[in-house]
Amino acid sequence: MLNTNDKKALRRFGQHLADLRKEKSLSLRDVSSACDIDNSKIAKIEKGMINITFTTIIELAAGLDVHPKKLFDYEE
Amino acid sequence: MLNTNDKKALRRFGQHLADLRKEKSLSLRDVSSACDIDNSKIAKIEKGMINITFTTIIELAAGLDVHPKKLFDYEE
DNA sequence: TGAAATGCGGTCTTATAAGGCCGCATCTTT
DNA sequence: AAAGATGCGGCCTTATAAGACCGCATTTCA
Repeated sequence: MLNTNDKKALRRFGQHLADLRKEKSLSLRDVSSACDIDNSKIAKIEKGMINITFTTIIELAAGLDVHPKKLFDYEE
Repeated sequence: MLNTNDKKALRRFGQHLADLRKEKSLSLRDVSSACDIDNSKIAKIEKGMINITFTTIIELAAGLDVHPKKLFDYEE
């Protein structure tokens, strides 16, 4: 199960993800259809509610049309 | 289940991970004790055998003493 | 103001990652 | 040659991500 730091890291990551999406003025459903991940799941990811896998990260990067490392390009 | 592209991406990531580890002349057991991930699991990750989660990626980065985005810093 | 779009949480099943341990074959070092 | 270190795969249980769908409260807009 996730400890406090993990939860914090997931929330931070999710926030960054939401920022990237909004920068591009995309809705959850836009990203969803661009990468075949259910929009409700993306919402959960942005809220840091799930500990996503490597492949989901890759898909998400594709859906946002950015390089995966961009998803980790934030402080802390 | 994983498709061919996912498997390829995991193998590529694992290879990069192994490269980073070897650059630092660390053994699997060295990294293992630095981040509390079993050495056999790290071996599997380097071989692309498992689809690791976000938290494992973060721990791994800590074990290798690099920023997480460095783990994604490779082509394709 | 009514309809569509959007964010987001819940639920269910199935697949699989995590976590931990064991042991062995191949180096490496003495 | 013997002892240690190292890479790596197998096995087990438990936790949880994935995947798919539903519905609703807001927000947006025609």
